Amino acid sequence: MARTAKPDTRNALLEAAFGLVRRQGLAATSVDEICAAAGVSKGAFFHHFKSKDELAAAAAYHWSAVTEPFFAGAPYHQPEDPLERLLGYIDLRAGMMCGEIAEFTCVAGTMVQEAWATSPAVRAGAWDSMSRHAEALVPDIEAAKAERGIGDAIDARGLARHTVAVVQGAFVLAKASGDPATGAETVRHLRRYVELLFADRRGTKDA
Amino acid sequence: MARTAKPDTRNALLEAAFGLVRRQGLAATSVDEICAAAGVSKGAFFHHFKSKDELAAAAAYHWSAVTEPFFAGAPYHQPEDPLERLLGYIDLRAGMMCGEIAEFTCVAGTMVQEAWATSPAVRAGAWDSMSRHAEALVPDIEAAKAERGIGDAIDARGLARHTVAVVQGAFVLAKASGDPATGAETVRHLRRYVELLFADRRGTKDA
DNA sequence: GACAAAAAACCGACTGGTTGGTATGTGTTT
DNA sequence: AAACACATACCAACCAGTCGGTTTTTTGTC
Repeated sequence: MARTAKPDTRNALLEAAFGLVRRQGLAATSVDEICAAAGVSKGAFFHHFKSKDELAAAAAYHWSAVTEPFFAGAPYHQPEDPLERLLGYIDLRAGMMCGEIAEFTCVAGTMVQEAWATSPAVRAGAWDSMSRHAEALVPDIEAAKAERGIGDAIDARGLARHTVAVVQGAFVLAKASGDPATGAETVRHLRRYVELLFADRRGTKDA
Repeated sequence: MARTAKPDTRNALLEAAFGLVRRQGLAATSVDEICAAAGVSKGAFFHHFKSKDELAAAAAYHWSAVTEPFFAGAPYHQPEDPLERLLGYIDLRAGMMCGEIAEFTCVAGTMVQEAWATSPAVRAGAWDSMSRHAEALVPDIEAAKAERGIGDAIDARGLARHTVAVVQGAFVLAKASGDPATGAETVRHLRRYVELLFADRRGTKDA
């Protein structure tokens, strides 16, 4: 074989950080904890990352690389109608909000709440992950606009970012209430918004 | 005079915590920092609070007590039309998202992201603040429903919570992007949603 | 309303444990 | 032999929380 997976330890550290940060937040998670969870020594940690902050920033950037394949491979892409695909994405997000809270929340969103002012690198990484995720929704929104003949009434990127914002807000509510259903409910409101937004303009035929 | 403000020090500590937590998060804010910002000694801190966690929980509960008068006295309550009042609230939230990020973000939302799993008291306090804030919107939503003859199509409490969720999501986006305008934009989508939601059913007279 | 006793408010030095980070060494690959 | 990928022991700084002591306020009594 040419080459096996090289950055094994590095990835293990990033993945271990994901789990711990989602449960405890960034500041409350120590380097030693991450090392223990990853099953490597502290020396390995500081061999791969100059500082805890650099690990956090790398984790923020890495987050979208981990989630991207999951969403890219999800079945909501199948429908021919782009609006259905968008609604399928929203339904997926709502459906994901069940079970253990720490298993469906966003690492980038969690970290940026703590580190936006103190760590420019983490902030940049988190925004990269979020805007990248939002950008993946833009083509379907644009296609839905085109198919329904909706002009500049809807800004595709703006709506995509709003979608991300609602999901982030849903995480906060789920954490605060202690109930994932509270988060799912708010995502269902987002679905209704999108429905109304696209139904509104073609609706003349109904009324 | 009968009695001057007694819990001066306690309040100073809570208020100092607000500022620091909004900028640095909860875990990254030390007790000494809070004491220094409040201008009191560490002895005073632990006289009023058994632990840092208790201070955080008290701050979470206190947060709604601080914000309530502000929103109660805001001019968006003036219009006779309840829907206008609701939209006025949303506009106020959007309008608030400018200037320094740390000055318009939510202490409860920030703390609960870190402490939801590790501190039940903080989680409960944050949820108390959030649901209390949401509940204040319910009467106007109910009134708007009644005035427009909308039945059970809209759950008032659900919409109120969705509003809170969008605002929380807007904070996350603002922090991540580094631009308050990103947060304001998502709140404007919420406005549009509410407009569509209530315009939908009475719209027959327009079309 | 004077005064002592008691309670509440407050101070700041101290502690034991933890933290991010370093220095040095070892085995492995190139 | 040089670079890389780790491991371990260690350190100074910092952390939440404690403790004995002082000041201020409240209270009970005459």
